[in-house]
Amino acid sequence: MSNTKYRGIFTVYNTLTRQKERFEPLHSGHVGMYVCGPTVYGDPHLGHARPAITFDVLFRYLTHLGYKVRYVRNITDVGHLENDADEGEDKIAKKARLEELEPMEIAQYYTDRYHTFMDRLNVKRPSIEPRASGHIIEQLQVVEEILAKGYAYESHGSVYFDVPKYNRDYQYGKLSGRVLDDLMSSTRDLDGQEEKRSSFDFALWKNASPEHIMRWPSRFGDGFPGWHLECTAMSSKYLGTQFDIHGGGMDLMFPHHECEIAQGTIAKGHEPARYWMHNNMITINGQKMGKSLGNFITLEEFFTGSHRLLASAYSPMTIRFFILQAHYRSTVDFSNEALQAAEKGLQRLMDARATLDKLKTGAHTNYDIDAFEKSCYDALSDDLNTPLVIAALFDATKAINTIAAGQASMTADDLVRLKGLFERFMGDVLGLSTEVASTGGDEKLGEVMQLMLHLRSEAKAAKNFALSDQIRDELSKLGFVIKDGKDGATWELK
RNA sequence: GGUCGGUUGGCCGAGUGGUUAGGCAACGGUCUGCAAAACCGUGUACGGCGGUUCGAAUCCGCCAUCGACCUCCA
Repeated sequence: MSNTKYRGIFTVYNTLTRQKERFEPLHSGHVGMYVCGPTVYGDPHLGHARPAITFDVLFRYLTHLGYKVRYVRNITDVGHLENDADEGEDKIAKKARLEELEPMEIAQYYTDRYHTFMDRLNVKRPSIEPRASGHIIEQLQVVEEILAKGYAYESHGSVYFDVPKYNRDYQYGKLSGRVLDDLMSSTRDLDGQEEKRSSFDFALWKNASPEHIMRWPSRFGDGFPGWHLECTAMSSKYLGTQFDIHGGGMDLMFPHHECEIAQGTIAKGHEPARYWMHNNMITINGQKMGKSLGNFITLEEFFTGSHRLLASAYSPMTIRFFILQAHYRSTVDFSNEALQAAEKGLQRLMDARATLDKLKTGAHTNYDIDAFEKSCYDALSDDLNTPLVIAALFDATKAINTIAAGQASMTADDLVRLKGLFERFMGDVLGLSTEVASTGGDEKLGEVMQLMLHLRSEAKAAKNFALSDQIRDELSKLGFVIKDGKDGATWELK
């Protein structure tokens, strides 16, 4: 189901202009969207979850609004320069040598891992997921285009983008608010940059040293593409030289996206994206997550609870919900306390969704369904304000529970609408799916549970509370939660 | 050092020039054999100091503080 009625009011914060703007696609009814994907040299971690979920919701919402969306998210598998204390070394190549595997084997393994964990977070796969290694030819074409326009130069088998020249004719740094002259005067010189005319020039093509095992032939010699180039080559190939939305983490704003703008402007004649959207970072106990800080938590560790900072395991949906409870442009801090609160809140929402199916209808409705619908659309259309949508869902939850408690009522028609809205916003757009088939699922299990509840209620009727409590407690040990209500007990499997 | 962004009640986290965010936790009550769940009620928060205004937590200035980026990073 889609709703084109709300298309016109969708606003997004555009990093380029530093303000919210009404979203209007380049081609009516169609949206092209590019998001920087993972570098597949390590296990997916919390940092991967934030942009994936943020732009997943954007993808879902635009689709819901009735746009035909082409969502492109790349896989970086050619390795990028690693700037450790010593010489630059290709990340993937380094890992490969350590584990004595073919580089592509590493890339494939971590790509699969990425997919597995994103699937568990209920992140939809993009429309196209291009690999950098599969687009070497396209990247070399971009190099040629930039060389032909005179904004790049060859040096020792590498090709560099001429940033000072670009800055004279255009404006380098407009996205991140940097001024090249300021940067020049305040940045230290790095070693090994004598090949470059300016320290701010960046590689379009990098010469591969003999020990560098990820390499491709080119007219400049064997080498590999520079670390900003794939996005320019692949976005223009699949979305056109200008497209609607470019997304990614805030940390990519400079220099990565700045370089993309420069490359696109020269090679393709104009800036690549009209709206730039950046998600903020995550912190752990108020501290930036980083390998050196010892608070680097992979998604697998989260799902299994196998990290010393975690008091317990947290389900994929808890993490998704937790991330969506904060606005994407705010930092979000992970702590056990906050995660446990999110876990309970999500449970309340899930319970309400299940209750919706058991609700008895009445002659009139005490609630304003239209207002609920409107607040959901208003929230999402205001730069994807997922916390407000969730607040609206909690308001609806209260209504559902009040009706279930027999203190308010709802007509059959309104109930159908409310169910539809719940599914639409909680399920389709926010992507909060039910993790465990609770009361549904196994038919035989349901029958057995009905039998257990029946025996318990007979014990209660006979005032044999020892037995009824024993049934409840034993079931509880097995993970079944028994809830006594006005019309008898219900159960859930946690 | 430069650029940018935060600082909201016990915790998380929206928002806004004057009217309830929401969740979690806490407390009181209803229901219950008990408990859980659910429902009802309670908290009057916006870093500090000035300024603008009839009125600011919301706008402006200064200060404090935290963080991000500037170097691989989502």
